[in-house]
Amino acid sequence: MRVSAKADYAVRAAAELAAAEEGPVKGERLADAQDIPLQFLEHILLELKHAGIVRARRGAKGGYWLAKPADEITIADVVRAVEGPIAHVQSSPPESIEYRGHAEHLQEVWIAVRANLRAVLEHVTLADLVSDHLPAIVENLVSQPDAWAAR
Amino acid sequence: MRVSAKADYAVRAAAELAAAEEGPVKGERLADAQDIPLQFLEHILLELKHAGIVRARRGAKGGYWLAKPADEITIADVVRAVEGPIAHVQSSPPESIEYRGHAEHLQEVWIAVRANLRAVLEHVTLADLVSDHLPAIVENLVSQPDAWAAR
DNA sequence: GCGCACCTGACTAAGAAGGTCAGGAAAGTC
DNA sequence: GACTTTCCTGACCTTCTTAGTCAGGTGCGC
Repeated sequence: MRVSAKADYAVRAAAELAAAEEGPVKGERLADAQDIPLQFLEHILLELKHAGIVRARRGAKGGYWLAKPADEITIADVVRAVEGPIAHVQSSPPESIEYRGHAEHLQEVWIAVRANLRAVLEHVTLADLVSDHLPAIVENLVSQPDAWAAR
Repeated sequence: MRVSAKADYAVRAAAELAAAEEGPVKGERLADAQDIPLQFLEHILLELKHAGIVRARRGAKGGYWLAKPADEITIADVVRAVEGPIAHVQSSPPESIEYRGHAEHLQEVWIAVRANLRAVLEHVTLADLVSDHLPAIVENLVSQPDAWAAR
């Protein structure tokens, strides 16, 4: 139930790209801006490219840019590109697991968990992230003081 | 963003205990009922015991039982007992991470993710799980057909 | 005191996480 | 066309986690 460094890095780099005005941004600049090891970031950007989220050009004046408008890319897209499906149980998607005995309804619980994860991740776009206004669903969740308490 | 085998096993074993009428249940019976390797399960039960979720007695007529009524133990309690804090980012709690540059609002997104995870896991008790009636929040999420779609 | 069932630490094999290294290949510049 | 720049790619590495197994120890009840 944790977010890997890789996924965190990927979203942060994508946010920098979303905020960049025009023109390709060098990997090095992204690495500097977000304090990410350059060579590791390059691997991540390659995965984002294969997933069709960013595009790139080599050589002088080269760099990376978003393949689509920032308001058409969600955080879920970015996370899935580097981590694979969100919310697997024992490496299988929850809808394909069969529970026995008194654990029968556990499947529905995991399905609900996944749905609630998606409710956030699929509704925040990169454009939202770099603006000063996150979607209402996030604002609501964040405004509960309870949400900030460790546990 | 995945649920480990251990956490899944722990919840399933706890569900069996919640459903058991009176008296200690042997580890072997739990292992059989939920198809969990016995020796692995014993380690898990030990952790649940240390967390104060189950109690145990050795010897003939020994076994495990819940330390509290089933409606006072949530799935979150069980998962945390074996996996530690739910929803960490890069091994740190989201409220303690500082983001720079254009990723500034990412913290709020992770906080919202965690809040939504908790909204499910902290509201489903073991009693709910073994009954035929999950809490309304879960029923609502599960009833959206979208929730069952792979992605 | 004997068997039953939990308790506990040590161990292990495989995989993932989080990188680093070394070189290749395209794009632009002089 | 040589040279620089920047992305592209595979190989490698170290540490940690996962998902167990093994071997015994310890307390409880009869």
